[in-house]
Amino acid sequence: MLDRIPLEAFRVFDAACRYMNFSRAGRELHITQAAVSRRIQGLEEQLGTKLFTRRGRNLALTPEGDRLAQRVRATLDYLEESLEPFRGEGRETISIAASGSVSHLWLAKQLKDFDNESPSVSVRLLTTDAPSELASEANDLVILYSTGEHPRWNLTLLMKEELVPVASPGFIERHRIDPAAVAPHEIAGLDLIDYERFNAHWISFRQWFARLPDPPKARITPRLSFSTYSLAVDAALRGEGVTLGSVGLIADELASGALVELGSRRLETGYGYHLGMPRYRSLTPGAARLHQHLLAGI
Amino acid sequence: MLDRIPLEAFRVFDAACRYMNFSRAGRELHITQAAVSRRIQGLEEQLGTKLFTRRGRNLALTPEGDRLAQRVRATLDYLEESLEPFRGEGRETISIAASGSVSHLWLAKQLKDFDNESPSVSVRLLTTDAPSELASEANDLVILYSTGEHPRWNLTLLMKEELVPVASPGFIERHRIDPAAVAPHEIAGLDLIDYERFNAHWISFRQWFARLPDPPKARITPRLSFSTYSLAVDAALRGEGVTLGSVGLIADELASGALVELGSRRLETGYGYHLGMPRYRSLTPGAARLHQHLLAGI
DNA sequence: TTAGTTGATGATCTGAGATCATGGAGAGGT
DNA sequence: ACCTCTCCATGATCTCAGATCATCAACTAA
Repeated sequence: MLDRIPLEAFRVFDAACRYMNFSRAGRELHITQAAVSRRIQGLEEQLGTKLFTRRGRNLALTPEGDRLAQRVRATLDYLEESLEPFRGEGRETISIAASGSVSHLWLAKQLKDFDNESPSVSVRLLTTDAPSELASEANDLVILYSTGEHPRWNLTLLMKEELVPVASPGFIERHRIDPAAVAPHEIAGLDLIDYERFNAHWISFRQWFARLPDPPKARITPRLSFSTYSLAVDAALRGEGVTLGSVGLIADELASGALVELGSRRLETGYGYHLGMPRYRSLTPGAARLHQHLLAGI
Repeated sequence: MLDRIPLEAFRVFDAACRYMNFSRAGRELHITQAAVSRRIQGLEEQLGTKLFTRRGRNLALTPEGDRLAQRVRATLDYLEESLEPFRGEGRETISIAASGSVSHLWLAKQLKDFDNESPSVSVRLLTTDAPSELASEANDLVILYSTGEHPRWNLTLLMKEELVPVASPGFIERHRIDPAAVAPHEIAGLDLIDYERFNAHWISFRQWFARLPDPPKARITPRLSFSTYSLAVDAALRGEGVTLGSVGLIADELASGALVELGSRRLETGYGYHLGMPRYRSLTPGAARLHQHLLAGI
């Protein structure tokens, strides 16, 4: 049915509905009131129903007209939005979603570097721990905590997850700990800092100890627990205890000595942080550049 | 930006993308290949980017072109769909969602009557007990088991829920029951027929007895349980035991004597079946007629 | 090499859509 | 009640964005 209707008629109809005034609609569209009237009349003929009622100079939408108006408005909004990438200057906005931990501890710095390299691209970082928001296809790119497979995203490994207890030098000194030689059961007796597990696969201290070849017999009772992983890391940096370090996320802190590994047991979980690009659509130029930048930042 | 682009250009672009051939696109649209070429060229100029690459007679979409093509296709599909209500004959399809019980026991008969009165309207009845499907705004009308409030639907009470034990005359005779005088504890000792509670608010026998002023001490152990309420009613009609009758839903069966109330305790639950019309959009003419018909059928 | 098909383009055409002018219908002010 | 103003509808007429025509270049298939 649409093939027999000039699409411009919808634009005219939309303007007429917004103003409820053919003269003003015509002024917006730079055509005369008579042209608007003709267009509406033509549309009504094609559709076989009245879209407006007229009484003297008063216009009102019929119920059919009202419903169509809503959908036509939505259509034009959607199409207008589709043209955003073609706007002048080519300033492009990319959205990327990542969990709180990877956002705070790794991605924010990478984005800063990227911004310096690509000033014409805006990046919108969605920081969330909700799996559905993380993997939403509304994003141009995502960073997912995963084994590497996802039905809608092509994933490339950024960093494997390796978990190792870490503490600040100050904490280590206060507790007279030999970082290289400390045994798991000794670690279990220290002040442990845990974090919320938003994902059933996440591993916090109980799971970490359980997976050791020789798990300590004592019950694992962390003294502190934070709502986010990066808050837990912050607490460890302040010397408040031992947290589980994901080596890739705290690489800088380990390199600088602000955090020190305890013991020699790094647990590989089989998970990791993966950069995802959409499986069924192409990347915008800016998103492609960000994708490459993040891979290079490993 | 859209205001500077003739909307017909998108229709031409869409056809060109679907065929990847300007000549065939032109044949579909009843214009010449040259006209298609002009349109695409004009669109590319307006957008400031190439949408197709050309090599000899071979066309390919650029990444920008591909993305735009997907959205333009979606736009045209949506608009085409918006015109469905205006198709010839005016045969309108309404969708109404209701739970299994109200569908089978009340609504089906009402729809039959409606169909006789409004042969030009098709009704699609979605029978489901899933709350999210029931209240989905994809429906034109809904029947909800509710207290009467809903954020997205304007609800009108069809029938209050009053629950009373009922059995067939045959069952009553076989068990020498005085229907008017039978006490709750005596009812509790009969063969009870229960049903699945898909909604936490639903009341089956345990809840019914618990709400009596003098609940029987014995444990309520129904002998039969069915997956749907109407199956439970069918079993009671066959004389297999006592079920809880929602008076409004089995009005015909009570009136005809096919089911008989046991005892004098009708429990008003505070819930009821409500006819819902959308809060934020208008009804189609056919849906408005069905709405009126169902209210009249109380 | 030839034939066929497709896209691009200069020159030219054309009719859907526009304007102009006017009349009817209401609303608001006096 | 009358006048003024604004808006929509419409007959008559105009017009230019979009169409066609004709031709050329570039490729593919036989």
